[in-house]
Amino acid sequence: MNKMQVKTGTAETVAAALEQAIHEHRLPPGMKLGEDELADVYRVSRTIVRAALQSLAHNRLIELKRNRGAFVAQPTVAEAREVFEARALLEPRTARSAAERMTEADITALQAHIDAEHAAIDDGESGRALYLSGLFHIEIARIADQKTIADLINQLISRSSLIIALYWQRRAALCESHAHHALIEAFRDRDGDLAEELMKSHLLDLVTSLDLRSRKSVPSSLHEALRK
Amino acid sequence: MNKMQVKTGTAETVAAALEQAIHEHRLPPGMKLGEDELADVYRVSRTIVRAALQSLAHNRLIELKRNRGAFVAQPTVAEAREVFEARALLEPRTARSAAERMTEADITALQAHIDAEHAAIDDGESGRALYLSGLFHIEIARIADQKTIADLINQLISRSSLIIALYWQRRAALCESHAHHALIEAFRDRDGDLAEELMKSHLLDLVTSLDLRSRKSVPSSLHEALRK
DNA sequence: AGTGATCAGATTGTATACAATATTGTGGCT
DNA sequence: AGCCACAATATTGTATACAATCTGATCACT
Repeated sequence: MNKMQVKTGTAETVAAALEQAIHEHRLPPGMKLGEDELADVYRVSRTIVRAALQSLAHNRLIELKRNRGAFVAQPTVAEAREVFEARALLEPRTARSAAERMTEADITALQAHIDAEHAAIDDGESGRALYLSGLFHIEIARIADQKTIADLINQLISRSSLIIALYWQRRAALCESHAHHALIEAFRDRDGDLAEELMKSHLLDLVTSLDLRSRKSVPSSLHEALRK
Repeated sequence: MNKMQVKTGTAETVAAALEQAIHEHRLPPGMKLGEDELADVYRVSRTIVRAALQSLAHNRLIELKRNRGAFVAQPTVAEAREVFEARALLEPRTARSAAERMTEADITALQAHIDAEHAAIDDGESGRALYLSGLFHIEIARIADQKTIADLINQLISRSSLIIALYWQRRAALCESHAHHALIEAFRDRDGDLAEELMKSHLLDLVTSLDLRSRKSVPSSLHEALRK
C-alpha cells in the first residue's frame, strides 16, 4: 500500500480513536473524558491527550469546560436543526459537482462504502453502520474536488453522527441506504441535476426522521434539567 | 459594560492577537512564527503559544509543519477559489435569513461597522478596513441566528482576509463599501430576496476583483520557487 | 438535624526540563 | 575550490512537576 506510516501515540491518532468511539456511540453524549484516564488508556502523556481534546472541541464533538474537563457534546435540538440546515446549503451542490466529475473508480469506491454499510447492518453493528453512512457523504465531497467545502461537510457530518445517535428513532433504518443507492445511480449517469435533487431530499428525509421534540439523553447540567 | 472580564495571557487572547495581526497584514503570508519568540512577546510559556497556534492552524490561518514550526498560511489560487465558492453557497441564504429577522438595533450595529470601515479607509489603514469589512459579513451571519452557519462563515471570512491580502489588486476599493450600503438598504426593507441577490453578486464581485492568475507573495518552500 | 465553614483529595491549567529532530557550520577529503 | 560527513546549534515534540481550581467530606455551631 502507498499509505504513509502513521506514528501511533500522537495527538492525531488519539483524536481519531476518540472520534470513532464517539461516532460509534461507545462514548455517550455527556460522558466525562478525564485527562489522566485517557493518558493511561492510550499510553501517552496528558500533553498529547490535551492536544487531541482541543482538536475534538474545535469540531464540537466534545465540550471543554474550564477547570472542569472535557465532555462528549450533547447537541441541542436547535443545534441539530442548524447542522442539517448548513448541510442542506452545502451538500446538494456538492453532489452535483461530484456527479459531473465522477470516474469509474469513484463509483466503485462509493459502492464499496455502501456494501460495508450493509454488512455492518447485517451484523447488527448499527453504530458502525451509522459511521460508514457518514463516510459516504464525506467521500462525495472529496470526489467533488473541493477541499474547503469537503472540510466543512466533514465537520458537519461528524456532528451529525452525534445528533443522529441522540435523536434517531428506530424505524426508517432501510430508507437511508436506499437513498444512497439512488444517488449512486445518478452518479453513474453523471446526472448532476438529479444528484443535487436526491441529496436535497435525502437530507430532508434525515431531518424529518429525527425526533426533534424530546431529547433522550441525560442533560449535562442539572441546573437546566430540574427547573421543570 | 456587561462584558465578561477576559483574562490576559491565555491561549485565546494570544490566538486573537495573532489572528488580528494576520488579518491586518502585519504578519505576511509565509512568515515563520517561532514558539520561543511568541512566548517572549506575549509573556507566556510555550504551552500557551502552542495551544494558540493549534487553534489558528485549525482555522487554516497558519500552517503547522511537523518539526519545522508554524508559518502564516499562503492560500493557493485553487484554495482562494474554493473559499469563495463555499461562501457563495452559504452567505446569500444567510443574508436572506438575516433580512427576515433584522431588528432596528441590528441595523444600527451594521451601520456602525460601515462607519468604522470608512473611518479606517480615510485614515489610510487599509489593513484595518479590510478586517472590518470581514466583520460586517460575520455580523450578518450572527443576526441570522444560525450559530453553526455563522461559525462556518467566520472560518471562511478569516481565510478570505488572508486571500484578499495576497491577491487583491488596488483599484475597486470603493465599490465594496457600496455593496455593503446596498445590503443595508435591503435589510431596512426586510427584503430577503434582494438581500440574497445582493450578497450573491457582492461575493462574485469580490472574486472577480482578485487577481487569481499570479501570486504576489514569497513562496514558502524555495524548492518550488526556484525551479523556474 | 440543618446550615455553613474549612480542609483534604482529585482534576485541570501552566511552566519548565528533557528528548527528538532539523538546520547550520566546520573540517577533512578529493 | 567543491563535496561530503559529522559535529554544533537551534527549534520543536513530549513528559513531568508544580500551581490553581473545583469537588465533596468533615465538623463545629445554631
